[in-house]
Amino acid sequence: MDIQGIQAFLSVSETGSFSRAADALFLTQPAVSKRIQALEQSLGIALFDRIGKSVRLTEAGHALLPSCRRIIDEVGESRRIISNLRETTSGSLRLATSHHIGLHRMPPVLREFSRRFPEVELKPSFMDSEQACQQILSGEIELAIITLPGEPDSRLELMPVWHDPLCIAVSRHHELAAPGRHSVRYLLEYDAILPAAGTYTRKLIDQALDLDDSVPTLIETHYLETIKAMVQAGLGWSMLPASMIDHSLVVLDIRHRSTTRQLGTVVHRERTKSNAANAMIRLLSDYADRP
Amino acid sequence: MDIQGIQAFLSVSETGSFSRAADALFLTQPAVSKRIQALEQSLGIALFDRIGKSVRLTEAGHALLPSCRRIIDEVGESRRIISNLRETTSGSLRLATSHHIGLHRMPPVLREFSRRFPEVELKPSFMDSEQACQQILSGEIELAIITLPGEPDSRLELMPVWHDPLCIAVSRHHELAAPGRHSVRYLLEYDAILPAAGTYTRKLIDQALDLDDSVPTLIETHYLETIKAMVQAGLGWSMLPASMIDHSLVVLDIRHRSTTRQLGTVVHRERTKSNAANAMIRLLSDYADRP
DNA sequence: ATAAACTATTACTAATAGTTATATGTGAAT
DNA sequence: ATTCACATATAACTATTAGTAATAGTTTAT
Repeated sequence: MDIQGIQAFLSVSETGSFSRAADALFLTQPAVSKRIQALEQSLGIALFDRIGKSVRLTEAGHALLPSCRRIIDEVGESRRIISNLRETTSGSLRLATSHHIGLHRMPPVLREFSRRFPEVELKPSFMDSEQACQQILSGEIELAIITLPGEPDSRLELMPVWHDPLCIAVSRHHELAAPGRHSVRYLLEYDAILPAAGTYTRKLIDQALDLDDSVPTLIETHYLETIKAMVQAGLGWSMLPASMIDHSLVVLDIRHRSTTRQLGTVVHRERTKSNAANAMIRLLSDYADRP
Repeated sequence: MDIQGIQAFLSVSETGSFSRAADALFLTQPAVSKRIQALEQSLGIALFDRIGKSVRLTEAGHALLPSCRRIIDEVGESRRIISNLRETTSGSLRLATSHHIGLHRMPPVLREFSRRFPEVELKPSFMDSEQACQQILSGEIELAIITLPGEPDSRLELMPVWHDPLCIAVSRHHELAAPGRHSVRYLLEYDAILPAAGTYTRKLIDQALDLDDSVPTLIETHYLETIKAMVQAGLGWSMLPASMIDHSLVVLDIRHRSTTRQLGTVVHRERTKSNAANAMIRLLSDYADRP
């Protein structure tokens, strides 16, 4: 029982003739005969009686007609679903965001996105950038908006959106805040409060300052907000996004390698992007920094 | 978009693996790969992302899943319809009956039939036997229960059910009723009241009595009931089924050729008989005369 | 690093669907 | 009755397709 056979069956039953059905299907008449024969054989029952010139449904043919019509209708429905999919943005979008980005960058984007694409059900979840990349690779999540890895897996596709320069900061009351002590040499004599080892941001910091394991690190945490609070409390120095610096903190003017984090989107290179994901990526590029 | 492709699609989406789908479908894995590729190509869109070892539905695949499930369900439904058809007798049965048979023979048969097969919608219609044969040939009617034709069309399939002997009858008050006048010779001197020319019964009578056009025929009609009433009124002689003779009539003991009508079923030899028609034929054979 | 597990690809074969040409049968008109 | 027009079935052939076995290329886990 195949769809072509069913189409022939319907066409013959509608036109009442094999030849007219053949015309309608852009086939020759013997082809229609064979399709019907194949269908009848696969069902083990005759669908038409060929009496003289007239072709009539048998009892079985009559009984099958509605069901076959439903099948063909449903095939049409499938085609319609696909072509709708091409032009509408709907469905659900699983995306991951780092806490920092979710807090400082995404709110206006998400607001605008759901205004423009109200049919998309957003399913954001918060996690470390590293974990997000893992979930992108495994396919659990379609889109990540995170700190971009320095050496990304080749299966990942990155798009930078924001530049996030980091700077060395201490509390105004910290000894390092005093003038004349702005040098890496001095820095290493004090406790540091840094992102956890293994995080992309931490790797960037390590490279920028040529740090090794010997740095006395008071606290490691995944949350920059927490780090900032610690630094404000005068517990040590850290490297924080410039955007997080406020009057309670002093930026140390130490010459060091580039410390600009790239924040942006990550998707799996081989995964088919949903319309929703593409729409989000496009929207984010509107929000991108112009360097 | 063909059913085998859809089956492969569902199977892969259920098992989450091309190989396991292949096992389930009793195919090799490359066959499943090809079916999916063919389906994707025919729709112009990818249904699965093959990321590493894991296979996941794309947005399109996800959107199509319910529709494809309905298609396969409906195919199963079709199969079920056919197998039900094999064992149940239902639907409708268009049958034709002559007036005489409908009046004198069918009532108990129809009563029994609808008792045994309440699901069958009987659609009886009354017409001349000759007309009924035409409609059987053209396919408008599936089954006829009529006076069987003497020289049937080769495309018809006849089954005698009842023997209906005819006898020459006159009113008790008719001159022919007097003793000593029981001979064809005398008969032809009186008006006859006979079935219309061209009817099977009339042909039988003509043959039995060697009649030709010269017979003075007072009235021709299609209804034996009418003929009987005319004969009772003394308007002439006729040939009537023995079963219609009552005390008001006298049977003339004239030696003549066999005048037994065969009453029975007629169907089209090449037409697929519905279960209902078969059931009716079988039931009628229970009512058949044992000769 | 290596093995195991999985999908894609290739080359080949078998099965199938289509075509053209022809046969067969019906119904209608002469 | 004969013939013509029309409709479906069949046969022979071709092109296409679906399947298989073998193998390559990845990814995951040990």
